[in-house]
Amino acid sequence: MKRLKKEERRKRILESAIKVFAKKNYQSATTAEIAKEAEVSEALIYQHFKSKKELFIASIEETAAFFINNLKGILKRHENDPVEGFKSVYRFYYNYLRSDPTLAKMSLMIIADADDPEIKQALKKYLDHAALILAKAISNAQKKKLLVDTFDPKAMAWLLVGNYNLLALLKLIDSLDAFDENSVIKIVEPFVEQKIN
Amino acid sequence: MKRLKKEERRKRILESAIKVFAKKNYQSATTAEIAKEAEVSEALIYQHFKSKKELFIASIEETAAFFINNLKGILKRHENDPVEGFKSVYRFYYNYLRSDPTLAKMSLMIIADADDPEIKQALKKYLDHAALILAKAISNAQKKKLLVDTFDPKAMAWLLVGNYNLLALLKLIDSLDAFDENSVIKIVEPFVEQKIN
DNA sequence: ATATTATAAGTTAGTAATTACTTACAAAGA
DNA sequence: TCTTTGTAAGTAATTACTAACTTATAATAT
Repeated sequence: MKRLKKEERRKRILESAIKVFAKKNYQSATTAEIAKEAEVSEALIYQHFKSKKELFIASIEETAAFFINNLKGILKRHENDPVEGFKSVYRFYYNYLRSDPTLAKMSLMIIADADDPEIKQALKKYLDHAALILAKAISNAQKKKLLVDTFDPKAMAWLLVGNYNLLALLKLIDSLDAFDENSVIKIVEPFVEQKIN
Repeated sequence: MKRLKKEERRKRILESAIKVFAKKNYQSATTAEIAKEAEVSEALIYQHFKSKKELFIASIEETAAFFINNLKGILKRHENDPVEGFKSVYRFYYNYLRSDPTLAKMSLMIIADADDPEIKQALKKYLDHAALILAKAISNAQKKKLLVDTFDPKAMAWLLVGNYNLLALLKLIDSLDAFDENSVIKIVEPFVEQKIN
């Protein structure tokens, strides 16, 4: 059996946990299954995470970081064409979902365990952060006259968050295939494409 | 102990089950807790539903029926002003969520257990049905020139489904209070309010 | 280089608690 | 009275977590 350094093993366990938590949900996922996925003993998990819940919270944060970083990156890359930026984020989600739905499904799973205050807090932090980044981008675009100013930035930001979530939901019920990359953009297109007067 | 006729007792147990399933999720909710909420013995549940899963599926169908019926009713009442109809559905969701979030939270909870084929099937049926009703209403509105025809009815229908879901999510993370009844409409308003050329 | 040792990384084999579901029995009311 | 509606008390299976251990590897001494 190959031995790994602490940090490297922790990372591997975390990756396996996310896979399992995304497939099942927090309650249904067992520490035994996570251990099997990570090809280690169950006991080893508890040398890296003090409880199943701590492991789940770490999984949420890992998932959040992935999406937040991508969101920031894509918007930055389209700073002088923000409408294209929003559509690009949408395309990124769409393509990510088709290639590997793990993290997007993980986002959906978190919701079901938000009755736990710590989990709810982690979820809220993630969503609020995403909405804040989007609201700032919208507000900036309006200042630069690249987007009509009839939109309320905060409301539009949440609309976009809701839309990204919707794509994950469509994937979950196998209805995403009914949209191709162009037609899926149609969901947001009429919203962001309004011409400046 | 008051005795009830079979159908009445079944209904009461179902109502209690929905409350518990909405608070926790399918896995976290225990049959013991459902029995306590319904003020009956655990064994009695099994004389009405052959398993916890069957009870959960019945809960999904009850929840779906509530929202589908309201959706149909509201759209019907605004047949000659469909844009007002869509906004009205939105307002209904908003006010329902503020007065009693049980069923909306139940909708979110179902998502987490969609790895089970039967549960996934029930969820898909519900969402597809809602999207179909909306798509028809959009299509009709376009025919009557009451809505711009640049929108793809199916895409817009899913956008609305996603939006209703978003409201439930906002409620879950205590962020719905940041919106009042008028400002929450802003989320969809720019989308449906486009003037006909 | 090689043997020795210390420690970091890992496992085995449990346990106590929880929980979906059943069986065998009780009593209300038509 | 006898059928319908209900309960008490259990059971087998599952599962998060732990205690007590083994062993690979890296550091050190020879």
